[in-house]
Amino acid sequence: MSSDASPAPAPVTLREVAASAGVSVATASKALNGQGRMTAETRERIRETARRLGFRPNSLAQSLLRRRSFTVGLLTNDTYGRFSLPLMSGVSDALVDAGVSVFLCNVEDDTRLAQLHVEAMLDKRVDGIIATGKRIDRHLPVDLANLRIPVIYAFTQPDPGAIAFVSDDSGGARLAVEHFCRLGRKRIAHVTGPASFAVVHERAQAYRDVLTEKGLPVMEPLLGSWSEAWGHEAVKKLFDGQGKLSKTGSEKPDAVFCGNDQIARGVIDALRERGLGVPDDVGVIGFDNWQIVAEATRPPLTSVDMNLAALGREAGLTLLSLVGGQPAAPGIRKLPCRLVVRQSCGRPPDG
Amino acid sequence: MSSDASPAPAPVTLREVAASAGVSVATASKALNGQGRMTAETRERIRETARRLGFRPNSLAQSLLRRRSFTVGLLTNDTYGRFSLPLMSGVSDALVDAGVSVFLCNVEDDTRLAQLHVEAMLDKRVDGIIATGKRIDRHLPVDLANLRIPVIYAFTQPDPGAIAFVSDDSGGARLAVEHFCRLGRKRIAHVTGPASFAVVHERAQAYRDVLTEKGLPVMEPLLGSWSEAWGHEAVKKLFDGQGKLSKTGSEKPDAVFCGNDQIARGVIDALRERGLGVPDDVGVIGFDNWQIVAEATRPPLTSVDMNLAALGREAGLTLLSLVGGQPAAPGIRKLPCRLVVRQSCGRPPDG
DNA sequence: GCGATTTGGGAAAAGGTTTTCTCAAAGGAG
DNA sequence: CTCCTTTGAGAAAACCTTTTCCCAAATCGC
Repeated sequence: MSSDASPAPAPVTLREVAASAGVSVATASKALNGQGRMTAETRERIRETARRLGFRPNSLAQSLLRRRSFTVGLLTNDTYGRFSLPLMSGVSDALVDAGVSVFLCNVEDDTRLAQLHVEAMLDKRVDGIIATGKRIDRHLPVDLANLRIPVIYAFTQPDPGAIAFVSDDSGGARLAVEHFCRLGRKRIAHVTGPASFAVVHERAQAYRDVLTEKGLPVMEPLLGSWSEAWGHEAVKKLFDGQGKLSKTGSEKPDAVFCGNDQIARGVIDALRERGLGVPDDVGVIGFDNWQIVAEATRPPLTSVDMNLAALGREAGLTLLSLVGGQPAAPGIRKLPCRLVVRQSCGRPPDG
Repeated sequence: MSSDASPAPAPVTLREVAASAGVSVATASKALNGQGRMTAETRERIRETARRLGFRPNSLAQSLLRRRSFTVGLLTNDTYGRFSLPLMSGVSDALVDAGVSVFLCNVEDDTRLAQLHVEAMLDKRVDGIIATGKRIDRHLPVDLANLRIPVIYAFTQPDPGAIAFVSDDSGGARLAVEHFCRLGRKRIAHVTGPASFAVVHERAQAYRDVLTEKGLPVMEPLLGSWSEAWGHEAVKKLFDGQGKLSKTGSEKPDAVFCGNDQIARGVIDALRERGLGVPDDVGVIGFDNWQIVAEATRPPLTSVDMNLAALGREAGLTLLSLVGGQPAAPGIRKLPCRLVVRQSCGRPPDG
């Protein structure tokens, strides 16, 4: 802790810099911004003075004049934050270097609260808004169309004609299932969340597609909830019932692709409880790559990562270019997922 | 989605309102703010005009004049966000009704980044800063002393002479251990995190104090890591070794107070694996009340909640009153925890 | 009916910066 | 030595709102 005990350094204005350097504020401004014409000597003298006085321009004054506040709003309804947080920090990281700060607006599912936040942001003249949520297929509880400032949607349902970034869930699912195929797994099951989620269907379709392409048997995806408990229960259904596949003996799955990491955790625990080894007997892959869960699972869980931080960065940068006047085509951009391989899926045959 | 397709409503200024109402801007301003003297009729006419035009004052201009931006900065290094998020939303909720917006600044443990954020906030004339972290006993990587604006510390190590809010970990631990006592548990163990954390010692001391007060045997707390794996291992130590207590037969613990919910989860799983019933044979209480873990545990985990959202609200309100010029005594304020009773600790004898 | 007070409302400064104009001095061409 | 161009720097407007001060008209007291 450096405690020079300087009590309260008064903010120094451009006027004071100018006075101290013996020039007008106009000249001082131009000197510091590299504008206008003056002797190199004058310019340097002013700069030195500013440095000495610790001058920092007042952003409010600048913003007022430039009609640009170097500020954006981040709207989210993901209270728990599992998805929002990496996304938020991606946005923030992308913007901080451009000198842009981020207003955090947690709106829950409360329309009044959301309206309040949006109005506060508009009053504060944010340059743009990023809307983000906990589900790709649900709107935030507020209308952001026709807002006179650019809006980017990230990991939430966009308005028609808007620009949105979402994860490529279909691609993510392919990653997982194809990985199982490469490892030589033949009977791959899919245990996932409730039918009310769009991603459930998207991933299930990708699952079916890959298996069909590879000529492997397709088992009907098991829909349930996003919980460990459902993972347990699903194992019962998969391994207790009469085999879903027609062949002899080996009718039970040798791999389970799960809709999220909690389900996967439940599946792995349930498998262990009935004496099945993971990954030797059954491989398991999760979704979300929720690190703290994936790493606590034994064995550590291979999982599909949606790259939410990258998604946030992309959204931030796009908003920035929109604010800067660059045009951008509306539409939904899907960003690729990546597979984080740990130990629950088995090793490739070749090592 | 209401799409009135109004293309881009231009922001309307006070000047336009005044012109439209046939008065000067001075009068218009006074009419809208309830200042000055004028006929009720004039005032109402101006207000009506403002309403009709959808006038909203430009915050930047107001801030410039009032030297108050109605904006605060929230600094955090809790990337993962388990602790930060409830805290952040508490802060935000407390402030949004006062029209104050919150800049989110994720600084990781990067001094450069932190400096960058702090300077951006100062340039933007935030009214104050709330510093928060993932550990009570560690500083953020930046010096916030002598900043000319008020700073409040919440759930992070404060500078000397500052105002800070932290959870009362000692009280939280008492809550848990006393609850066990009330339930008639006699041999209560404590499994917790690494010695490098201040809270580990604080809670352990409270644990010892309560047991001593009640005349129950004190077992030396088991320090390890904050992980499920350590919970497993600790059960081995507690239940395999020769009894730590001198009495006959019943030397094994009948209750385990855990330093966090992940440890508790590991403990419960390990107990089940060795055929011990929770809560019948052994009661378990966790710490943090990390809902998603506590509820996924079987049986659902009783846990100490640090009330972080309330802590955030308190911090936000205090900062507000500081900004408003109210004096406040420096020092660390400990806010009480609460025990969230689920099913892992057993029921009171009286039902 | 005249001076003193109240009333209703406007002019202008302030807040801090940027940018456009303007202008005097200096330099160059002839 | 005069005219034109360049150079260096300042004055002022603009951004939008709030607040202080001021003034004219109306009201009041007598």
